[in-house]
Amino acid sequence: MARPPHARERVIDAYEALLISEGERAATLDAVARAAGVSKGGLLYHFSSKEELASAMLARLARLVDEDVAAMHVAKTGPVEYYLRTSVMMDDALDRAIIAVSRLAQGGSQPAAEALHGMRERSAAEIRPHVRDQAALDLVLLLSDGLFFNNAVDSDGSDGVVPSGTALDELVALVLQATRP
Amino acid sequence: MARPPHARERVIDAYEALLISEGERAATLDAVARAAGVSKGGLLYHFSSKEELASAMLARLARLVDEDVAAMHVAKTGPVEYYLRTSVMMDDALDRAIIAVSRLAQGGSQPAAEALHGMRERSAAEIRPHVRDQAALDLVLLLSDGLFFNNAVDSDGSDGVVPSGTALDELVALVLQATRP
DNA sequence: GTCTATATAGCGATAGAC
DNA sequence: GTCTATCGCTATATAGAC
Repeated sequence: MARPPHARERVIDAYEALLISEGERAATLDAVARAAGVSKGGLLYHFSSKEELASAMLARLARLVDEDVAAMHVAKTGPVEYYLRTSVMMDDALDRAIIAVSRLAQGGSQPAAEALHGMRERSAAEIRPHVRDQAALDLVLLLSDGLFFNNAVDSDGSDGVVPSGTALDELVALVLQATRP
Repeated sequence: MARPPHARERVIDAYEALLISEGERAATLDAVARAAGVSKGGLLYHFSSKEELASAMLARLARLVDEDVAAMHVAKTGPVEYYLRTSVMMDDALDRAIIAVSRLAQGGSQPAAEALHGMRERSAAEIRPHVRDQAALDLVLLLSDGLFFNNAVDSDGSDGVVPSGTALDELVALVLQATRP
């Protein structure tokens, strides 16, 4: 575990990148192997089925969520602002994992849908004490989902629909004001 | 156009239903034909390729969006409340079309992603005059996206993450209060 | 207009050499 | 631990009968 052995991580990286940029349909074993610089046989030595590769992606997400919840817990700005701001950082490792897994979920993977659901529960538990009521909690969570959804759909190109810079600052201020206990 | 000619609409219905309930991967020509009660050959008489079937789905969405924008324009409750409330009505024809197309978009279809983007632009234009500023507009649009995203991921089963009843009333009230000009 | 039968290609997975 | 070769299945699409 300490020293990441070999090409395993590179394969997951390639899988993740393909899911994000080309969609679930295009993330075939062939394509993933090519992108990772190994043969299909080589890939299937590390992950003996496509399902196992997907499981590894889910495990990566779980690990990053653990780290993020810990960071959210000690964030100077408070969990709400932390949560919203990190929801728009497309190149963060966690955000990439979330988008990749959401592609798997929309592709029909039940375990992926459950992983997303569980992640949401944990964030909710962290945020609940810092907002006014249930409606405020719903607002924060749904807003974050909307941010991710747009990141996921845009991803390849197109002009940012997602607010950034000053627009994001104002949005965060508005939400904080509307949900503060 | 007046009298829906034949099995064409039934095929699109089946395609839409499969996209929603089973995901893009499962919506094969075989499965769609079976669900629509025609043979694969029969399906391919009406839509000479899978891409054409997807185009028909996009055309249906475009038609429903036209109707919805018109309805939003004359809604008694105002466009903001109308927009938010219709974002959670899973069995509305428009919502079903949006979810189906979002599955295509996340499956990697560029035209589907563009259709979603265009739809968003039209809603934004309708809502903009009824909210305080850009941050308020972003809030309403992203919240609606979050609602749809959750509807799309849940769809099959699981307990509603999406607020309804009193919870939805309170959420709408909170947003209206926070965004009013 | 709808069917059956078939061609073609791509995917996931296995076998076995190195 | 990684490769090449290949099998079996499924998916899209075509051809032609009815």
